[in-house]
Amino acid sequence: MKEGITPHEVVDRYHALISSSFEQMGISFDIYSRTSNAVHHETSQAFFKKLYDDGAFETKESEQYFDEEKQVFLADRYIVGTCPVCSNDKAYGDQCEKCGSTLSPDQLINPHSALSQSKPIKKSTKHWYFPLNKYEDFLKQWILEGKKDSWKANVYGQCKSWLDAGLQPRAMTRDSNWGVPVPLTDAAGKVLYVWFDAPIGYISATKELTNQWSDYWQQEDTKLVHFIGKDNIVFHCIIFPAMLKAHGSYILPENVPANEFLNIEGEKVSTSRNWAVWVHEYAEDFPEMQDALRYVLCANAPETKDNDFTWKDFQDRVNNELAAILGNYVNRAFVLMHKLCAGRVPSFHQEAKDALDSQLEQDINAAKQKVEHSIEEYRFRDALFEVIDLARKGNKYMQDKEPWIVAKTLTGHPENQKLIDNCLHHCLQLTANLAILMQPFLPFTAAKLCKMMKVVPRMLDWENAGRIDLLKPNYPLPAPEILFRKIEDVEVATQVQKLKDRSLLNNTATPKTAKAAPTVAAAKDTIAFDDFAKVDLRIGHITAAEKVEKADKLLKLQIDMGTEIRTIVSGIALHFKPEDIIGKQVVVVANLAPRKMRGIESNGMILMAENAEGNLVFVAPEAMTPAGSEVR
RNA sequence: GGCGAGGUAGCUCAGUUGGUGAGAGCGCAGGAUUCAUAACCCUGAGGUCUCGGGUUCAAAUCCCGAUCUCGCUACCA
Repeated sequence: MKEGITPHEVVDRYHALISSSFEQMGISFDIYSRTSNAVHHETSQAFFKKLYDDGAFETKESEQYFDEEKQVFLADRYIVGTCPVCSNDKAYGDQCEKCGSTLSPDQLINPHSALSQSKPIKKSTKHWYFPLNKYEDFLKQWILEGKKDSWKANVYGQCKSWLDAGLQPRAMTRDSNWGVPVPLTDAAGKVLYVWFDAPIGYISATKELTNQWSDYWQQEDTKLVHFIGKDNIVFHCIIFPAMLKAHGSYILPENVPANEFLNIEGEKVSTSRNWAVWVHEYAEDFPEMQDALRYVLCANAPETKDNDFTWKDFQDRVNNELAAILGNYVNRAFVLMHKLCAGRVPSFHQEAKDALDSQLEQDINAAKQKVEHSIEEYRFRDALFEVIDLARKGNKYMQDKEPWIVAKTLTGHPENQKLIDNCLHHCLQLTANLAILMQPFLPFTAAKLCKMMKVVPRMLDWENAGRIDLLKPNYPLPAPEILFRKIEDVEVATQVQKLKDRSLLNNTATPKTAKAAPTVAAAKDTIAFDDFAKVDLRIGHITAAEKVEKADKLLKLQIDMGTEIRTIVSGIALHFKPEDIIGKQVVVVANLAPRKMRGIESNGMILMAENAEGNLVFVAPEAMTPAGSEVR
C-alpha cells in the first residue's frame, strides 16, 4: 500500500478503472459488484454463521504470542528467543538457525517480538477450520465421476491432482483488521479468509441485483458457471463447492471452463513490470476498434493451452479475417446491390432458384447451429471461426454467381435480372445473419450493421438467426460504411516498441512492491550499530556451483572466502545456471548459523537484490575485490 | 522431486469410442477475376503427428520410458 491511501481508496480506484475498461470494450454485466459492500458482509457472515451453527467447522485454539505494542498476533518466525538446545539467543519461533533444531515458539526461552522487541504476551487465538478432508469423498464422486466428460481436461486434471494428494482442513478465518469480520462474539479482531468470502460474493452480487436472487442459487435448473483463469481452479472447483455442499441449500457449479494463460509477445503478462496492453490506452490508439481487439482475443483465447498475443498476429487477423473476409464481404454486397438493384433489397424469385441458392440457405442455418453448439460447449474460438466462415461462404457464393457478369447480359436477356436479384437478396440476408451471429463477439459491428440495414436492434435476437427473410424486399438501404480498417505495419511496430520501452523503464525504476501482508511491519525497526556490527559481511568468490537434487530452486555453491572454501546452499536455481555464475563475486553473510537444506549444510548466505517480479540480481562489489574482504 | 495440462504443416489450432493415401485458417507459390477495403475466387507446395520402445491385422489416437513448455506442490532466511 502506498503512503496515505487506505485499502478502501485503492479498491475504489481500481473498481472504477476496471469498470470503465469493461464498459469501453462493450462488456456489460447485470451486476458488477465488490465484496466491500454491506450486503456482502451480511451474506458472507450469514453463510459462515450457518456453517458454524451446523457444526461444520473445527476450531483450533492455540495460545499464540501477541505483540501488545503492535496489536498483532505474531507468526512463529516473528518471535525471537533463546534456543533451548544450543542457547543461541537469536532463535526463531519455528527454528533455530544455529543448531538447525525445529522449534515451536513455546520452547523459546525469553521470547520477544521481532517487530517491536517488546515481550509478547500469550494470548489465546481461535481459528475456524473447514475440514475439506471430510468432503473428499463427496468431491471425488461429484467431480471425478460426475464431471469426467463435461469438464475441460485442464480443469479436471487439476482437480484430480488436488484430490489425489488428499485435502487438509483449511483455516477460514484470519487475524486481521481488513475484511469481513467473523460474526461470532468470541472473534474480535478476526476476519473471514478471503477465499471463504470472495466466492460468496457471487451470491451477494446476485442479491444486490434482484430480489429473485434465490432463483439463481437455489433452483435445481439453474446452471452456475464460473469463467476463470487456471490459477483459480482450486477455489472454484474444490473449496467453494465443498462450502456450498456444507451449507446445503445452494446449487453447485455446473461447469468451470477455466482458461490457461495469455502471454504478450512471448512474455508473461505483468502489471508490475508493465508488460501489458492497457484497455484505456488501446482505446486511445485504436478508436472505434473495440471489436478488433475483442475478435483477436477471442480467436486466440487460451482455451486449451497457454497462448501468445502478438501485435503482428493482431494485424494479420484484423486485416485478413475481419477486413478482407467479413468487412469486404458486407461492403461488396452493399455496393453491388446499389449498382445492380437500385439501392433496394431485391426480391427473391422462387422460379429462378438454383442449387447454389439452396446450398447457401443450408449454410446459413448450419452456421447458426454450429455457433450455438460451440458456445454451449464453451468453445468460443470455434464459434467465432464459424461466424467468419459464414462470411467466407458468402464470398464464394457471390463469386460463383458473378452477378456483375450477369449484369452485362441484361440488354439481350432482361429476365436475367432475376438471377441478380436472387443473388443479392441472399447476400443481404446472409449479412443480416452475420450481424446476429457476430453479436455476442462483435457487438459494435453488429450495431453498425443494424444501422446500415436500417433494422431495429431486436432483429439481432438470437431466435432470428437462420432466417432468410430478415430484410424486407424493396427496402431502400444507405451506402455502406467500412466495417474494419486495416492495421498498418507502422502501428504494429509502434505498439511493440511502446510495450518494450515502458517495460524497460519500469525495470530500471524500481517498482513498488505490493506485498499484502497487513500483519507485518512494512519497514523493519531501527537497530543499534552494535546489532549491525554483529553481522559479518564478506566478499566471496564462487568457485563451483551445482544443482541440488530433488529441489528446483536450490544451488549448492562453493565460495572462496579467502581463508577457506565454504559450502552455501542458495535458492537461486531458477534464475541462474550453475555454469554461468562460477567466478562471480558475491557478498556473503559469513557468520550466519549453519542450516541444513535438503540434507546439505549451508554455511552462510549470499546477498541478492530482488525486484517486484522476484527476479534476482547479485549484490557484488563494482571492482574485483579479494575474497574475504570485509563489507561494512 | 511429486502431480496436472500441453508438444500435429512456417504460424494459430481441429483431429469423436485406434481403421479409407493426416485436416482447417493464416502465411507462401502459381493462376483466374475486377462487384469489392490491391480485397474476393481457384490450384499447389509443406508434416517420419517431440523422440525411443511396446500392444495390435491396423496408432497422431492405447501402454511404458525419455525430453521440452506452462501450471500446482515441496525445497529457497
